Amino acid sequence: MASSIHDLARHLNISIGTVSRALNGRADVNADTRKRVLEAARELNYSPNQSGRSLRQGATRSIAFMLQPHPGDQQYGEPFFIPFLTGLQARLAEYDLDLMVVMGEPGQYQQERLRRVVETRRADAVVLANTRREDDRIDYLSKAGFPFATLGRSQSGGDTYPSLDIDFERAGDEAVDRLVARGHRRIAAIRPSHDLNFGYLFLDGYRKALRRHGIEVDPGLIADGFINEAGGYQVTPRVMLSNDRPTAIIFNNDAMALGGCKALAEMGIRPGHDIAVIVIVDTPLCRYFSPALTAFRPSLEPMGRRLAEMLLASLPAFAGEEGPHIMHEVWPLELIARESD
Amino acid sequence: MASSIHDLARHLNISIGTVSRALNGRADVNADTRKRVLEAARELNYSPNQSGRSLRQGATRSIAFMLQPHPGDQQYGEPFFIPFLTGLQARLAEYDLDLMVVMGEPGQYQQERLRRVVETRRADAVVLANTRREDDRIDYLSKAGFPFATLGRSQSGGDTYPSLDIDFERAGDEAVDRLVARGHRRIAAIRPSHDLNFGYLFLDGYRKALRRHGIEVDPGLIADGFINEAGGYQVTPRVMLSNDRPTAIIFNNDAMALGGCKALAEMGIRPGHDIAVIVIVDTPLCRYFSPALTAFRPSLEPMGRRLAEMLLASLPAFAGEEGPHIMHEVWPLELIARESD
DNA sequence: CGTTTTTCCGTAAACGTTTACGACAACACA
DNA sequence: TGTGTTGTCGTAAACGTTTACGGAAAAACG
Repeated sequence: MASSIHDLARHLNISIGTVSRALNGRADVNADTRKRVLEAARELNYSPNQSGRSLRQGATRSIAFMLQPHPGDQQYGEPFFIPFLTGLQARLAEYDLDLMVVMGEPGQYQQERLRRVVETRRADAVVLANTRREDDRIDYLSKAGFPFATLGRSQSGGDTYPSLDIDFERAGDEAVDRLVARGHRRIAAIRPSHDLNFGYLFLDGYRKALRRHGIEVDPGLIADGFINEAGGYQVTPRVMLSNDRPTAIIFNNDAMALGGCKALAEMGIRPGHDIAVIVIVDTPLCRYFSPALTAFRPSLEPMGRRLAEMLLASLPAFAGEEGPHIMHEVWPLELIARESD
Repeated sequence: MASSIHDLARHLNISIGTVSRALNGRADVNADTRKRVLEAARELNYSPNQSGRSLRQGATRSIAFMLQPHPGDQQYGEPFFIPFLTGLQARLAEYDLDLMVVMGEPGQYQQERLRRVVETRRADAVVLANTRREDDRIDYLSKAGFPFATLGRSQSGGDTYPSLDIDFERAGDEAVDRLVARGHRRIAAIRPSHDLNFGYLFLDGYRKALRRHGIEVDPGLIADGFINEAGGYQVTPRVMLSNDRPTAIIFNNDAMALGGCKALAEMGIRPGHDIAVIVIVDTPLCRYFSPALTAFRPSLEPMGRRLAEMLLASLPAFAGEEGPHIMHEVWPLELIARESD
């Protein structure tokens, strides 16, 4: 079962060097011997031992995906990440690369896990998610010169790594556009705290659209909260306290929207009737909620595949003929109109 | 940055053997030299190279989690697996083990991915999910003598591997119990096809409970379908065609229940009013659906941790003092009573 | 003081690959 | 025939560890 390159060599009475070259498609091996080697490999059920390969080549052929949980989040952004992970894994598999998933507790612990991966060279590169505006993981990786790519932008690290993000700014902008077109002028925005970068991007788009429509930005209509249901539940009433109540709310997270709707229900306010609700980013939860929530949806699986490509293109060892180059892409979201706005 | 054991040895002017023994806590090394080695290791920022270690020890210190998608399922059982994966990963991390996630396309392809992991020795053991009644992955792994554990039981492979499962039989039983207590006698059961083992277990419990209550099992009230929303949508009407319509339906999957409810809605039948609906297994979707679906909920994160423990205990290399032993556990579900029954 | 035991360390092999280098034969060419 | 070229292969080192083995010095013992 555990046949090595030595077994093949002994079996064929040739040297291990020739066997290796034959298997790796090198030019300097006779066509006939190559055929014999490949036959023997099939016969003896040979597969190269990855540990031996990794050691010699200095590359593990595996990529680590680091999932940093939001503070207070038990669910790791579920179900946002599964389709992304699916796409990422699919593309990596095409390059014969494995995917390592590293989670870890919220906060500091993730840094330790990251260091471990980097220092013990358990992976050739790292994919980061849940990027913060200032992200110490990015600082660490840039400083260490370890290859990585991010799902989400950050202000850390400069232009040294590939990144792929959703266009939260445009989604915030379009959400306001849509609401204004439907007659709303008092539009609230609820977003996550904790320096998550997309919260800033969303708010930029929100503000820009308001100004374009000549609507003054009212700080009393903007609130930050924990990025989970409890956070939405807790923070939504704050925005409704204004004596000039908003007629619409844009939630920058699905879980927060769910919690917010619960709070609204307790206040006797019905989304879709008494108030308009739009969610950025859509998940299956939005669809099955009652009323079904109008939401902006990203293409997560293609994004996963794309980020894998971008990361690979930035790795000298995997890139095509052209040298390594850093790319940044921002993908649009699609509006899924439902009942809540 | 990439300091090796040789660097330490050179720096301290001792041999690499001694350095290695010092780092690994061997007894035959002077207390003073050990201290000097550990200091130098910190100073030179040394971490052992995992590839070197793997090669020498014949163990990669990583476990592969194989997620076999259901046929026609784009979502990999989302969001069922995230909490399980979280628990699994957490416990493995405590043992300094990495988690590799392998997905692959539905069907045959998964076998290839599995062979690759096993033959190239990319992982020390494998965790299987979505077990079939007859599971060729289990057959393959047993025959190959490769260590593994499963989430879910199977008829394949005998008693040679640890397994952890939810008590679907009891959940089916209790669901019937609850419905009968509420006056129902015509109770339908909708479960996934494709040989998924839990569908059989569920039906066993369903039948047992019916018989206990003196209710004849009506084959016209049992239907199999694809394990997704479309499957539930397609198959539910079949059960409603009976001239003696059921007054309750137990769905053996959340997505199928969602699709089933859509079909019911189109027939003008309201869950929670005109018909009782119970779901096995609960996901967040059940909670936010309208009406909120009564469902049985497993403890997925603790289950992930537990299965990691069971797997590790069966591995000679990681077990405590006692030898390897195979365990099987079946965990109960908790009924979450909501509005649909 | 001689012998045995203990303590500590260095040497070298091994894990399974890949690859730089050189050797040798066959062949081509002048 | 001598020289250069090409094709094919073997040798051996290297990647970074761990560990069996033996040896030297120190300690213990008679």
